[in-house]
Amino acid sequence: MCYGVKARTEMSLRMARSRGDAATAERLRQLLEPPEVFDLHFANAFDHPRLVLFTDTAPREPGLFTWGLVPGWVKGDAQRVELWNRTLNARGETIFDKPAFRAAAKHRRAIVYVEGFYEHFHFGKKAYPHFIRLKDREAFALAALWEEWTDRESNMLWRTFSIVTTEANALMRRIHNKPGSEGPRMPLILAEGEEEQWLAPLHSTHGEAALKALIKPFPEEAMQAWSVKPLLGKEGKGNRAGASDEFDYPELALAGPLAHGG
DNA sequence: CCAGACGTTGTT
DNA sequence: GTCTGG
DNA sequence: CCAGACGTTGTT
DNA sequence: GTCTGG
Repeated sequence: MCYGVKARTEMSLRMARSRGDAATAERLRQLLEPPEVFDLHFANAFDHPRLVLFTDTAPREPGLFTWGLVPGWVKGDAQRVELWNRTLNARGETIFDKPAFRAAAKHRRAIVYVEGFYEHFHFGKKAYPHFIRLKDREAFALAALWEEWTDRESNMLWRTFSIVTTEANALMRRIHNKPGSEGPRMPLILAEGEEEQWLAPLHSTHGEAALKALIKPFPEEAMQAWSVKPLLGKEGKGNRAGASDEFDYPELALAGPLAHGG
């Protein structure tokens, strides 16, 4: 789930200014110089982009983290490579139980602002990429977990993260309809009022229960989706401006309406 | 007890 | 580090 | 989507 | 050829 996200430098800077202050935004701008963030970041076994995260330990100090969480108990670099393809996402239902995520779920939560994300709609044996966003918010927060891990051999520090997922709502079930796949998922989208709750220390709230209450599908009526050009391959639009531009596939008219207001 | 896993999703 | 499976 | 397996018995 | 794993 979450084939890719749109998280542009410009939008990250804007969120840094709104959450933090001018100095924080300036530090972030220097971190991102030259701007290296485009319209689409892939999340798959071959691609581990760095994105801007706001963490619980420094909610006003955004940092760059690599997608694919590396737990603290990882023994060496080979194990890191083996594991992090499989920790791009964390199932919200089990983050407090799984050895890979438990510590992060308790003490290292974060949010990442995106303008939307990408999924494939399957119709007539073909896959049609779609862009999904919120109708009335230019950028919104996805719930994440983060870790820091140091490779003892190279002394290299890895700051990594995983995007939390939850059950898909009706819109996401219609889009993310890969035949044979079971239990469709969507990223955990936080409403504006939920962002600080997700970042708050456990002891300051009603503990795990308060966090678990946030782990639920986002209301579908607040979301919209449209089809976009192929993201990969010869005609691929990935990691370039315009990846999220609407592109109409005539044959999809037969599939019926997919999205609200898309 | 020790060895081995530790995880999720999907189409270049 | 901690849990699971053999 | 592509790459690679595609099988069985059985324990130092 | 078809299924599985990545």
